[in-house]
Amino acid sequence: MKKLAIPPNGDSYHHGDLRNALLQAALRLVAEKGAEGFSLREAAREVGVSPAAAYRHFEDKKALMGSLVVGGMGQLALAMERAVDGIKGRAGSAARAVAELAVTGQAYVEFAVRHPEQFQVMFGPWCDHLDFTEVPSEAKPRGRDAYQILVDSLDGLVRAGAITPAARAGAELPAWSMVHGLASLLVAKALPLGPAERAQATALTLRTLLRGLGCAPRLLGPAVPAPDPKPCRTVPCRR
Amino acid sequence: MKKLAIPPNGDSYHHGDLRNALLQAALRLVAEKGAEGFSLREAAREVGVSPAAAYRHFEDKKALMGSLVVGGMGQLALAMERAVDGIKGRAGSAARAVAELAVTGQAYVEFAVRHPEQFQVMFGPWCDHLDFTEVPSEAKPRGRDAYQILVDSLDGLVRAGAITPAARAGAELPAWSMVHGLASLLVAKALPLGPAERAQATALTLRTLLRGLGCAPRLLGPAVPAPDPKPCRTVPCRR
DNA sequence: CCCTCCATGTGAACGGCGCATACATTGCAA
DNA sequence: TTGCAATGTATGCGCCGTTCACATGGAGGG
Repeated sequence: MKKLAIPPNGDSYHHGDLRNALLQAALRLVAEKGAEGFSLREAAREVGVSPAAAYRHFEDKKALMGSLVVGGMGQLALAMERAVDGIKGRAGSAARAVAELAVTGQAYVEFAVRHPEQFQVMFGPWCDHLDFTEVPSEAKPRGRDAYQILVDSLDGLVRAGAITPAARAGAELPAWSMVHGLASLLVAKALPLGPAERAQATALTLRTLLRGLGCAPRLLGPAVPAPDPKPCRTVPCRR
Repeated sequence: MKKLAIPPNGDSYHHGDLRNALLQAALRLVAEKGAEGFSLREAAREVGVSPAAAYRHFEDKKALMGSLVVGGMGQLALAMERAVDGIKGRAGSAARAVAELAVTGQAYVEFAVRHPEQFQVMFGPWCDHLDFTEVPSEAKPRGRDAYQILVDSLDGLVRAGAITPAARAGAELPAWSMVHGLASLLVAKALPLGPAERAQATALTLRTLLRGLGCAPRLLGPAVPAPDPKPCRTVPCRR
């Protein structure tokens, strides 16, 4: 099976592209019913193949989920990259560098909210023991990964003079934490915000981050109004 | 069963405190083998009871996990409260208010790292459709919940003059996001940091947050060195 | 052109799981 | 004392992940 005239062969004994078909079905099922409810057997059923066939392409269920993680990471990076591509503004300018970090963060949050189950899989227990260095080369997405995009954005801020090299040191940590935290809380429904409030929250959060990195206030744009006063949904307490 | 002479009765037909025994066993099993690997039957086995007995105390497995979430939230709040209690410094002073936010955040991160599986359960898919307002009153932990502690800390910053009321507006969002994000990334092993680096990362992150809220630099204490230069573990990329 | 090999599929089976139902035991209260 | 509600047991259903022996059929060597 080097080449196939009709790769997803409909009715032959051999499927032709079962691995990808399973991944696609898994992606859809996870999105529909969550990672907990997903079953390998159902994915196989969906593809029209016996449950055992999956084991010709994945060592076990964990391996399939791992592939989902890798794929999701690629999609996330792609979304961020596209957001960067959409920016107007002279390359190298401080305003552009600030916008780059902002839209990158927005894309991160937006991706999480639009694909919550996938996002949970990507950072859930399935990737705990996942060694990305062992991912086969052809399965890896092309281009910069999400982390690299963040690193480049921060470097861009320094190059454009928006923040100092001293503030840059280790800035990946608060930056990534902030954006990932907001995304996680939204996905976990710990912050029950509607779309408009969510945009405000993201803007406010990124603004706080940039200010925390020492970015000049005039680069931050207009002040962001705080979303509604009751975004709590953590813990119950008696009385 | 209002009162029992020997509540965890060892050999009688009726257990006496099965609900709590199951929760305790579940907590241990989840901590040991992760939320994915946890099974109600195993918890029942552990307690020495038939699998169906659990259904006298929990509507289904999801309900049991929900109780675990509530319990975890209580423990988290307790850890934060204890951290606040351990602070020296005159109440109402700006330094004290800053320290309060800092130790609170550290406690949050520390809790997540020390109880990673429980933390994942607390903010994972199990609590997606969990309505905290319906938690029975006696199951709720006492005292302030985690979110309230954060709110109070931020209010304390304003009262002590460490940040302005304008900066305070909506500050829960970046604050909670940042701390929760760092905790999540550490738990997901997306940031492979050792204990020392972790402390540095937490300090650096909280420092950035406070600076982002407009806190005067002299209140932030000494500059925090950035942890090692390679804290990435997000996404693989080809070449 | 045929034949063989082996990647890829099937079918049946195992033990474990969540959950429902019917039955057993027991403490409490009338 | 007796009856009942609370609580635990026994059993069974269907689904799950995983394994293993076997079937199929396309590719490449003779």
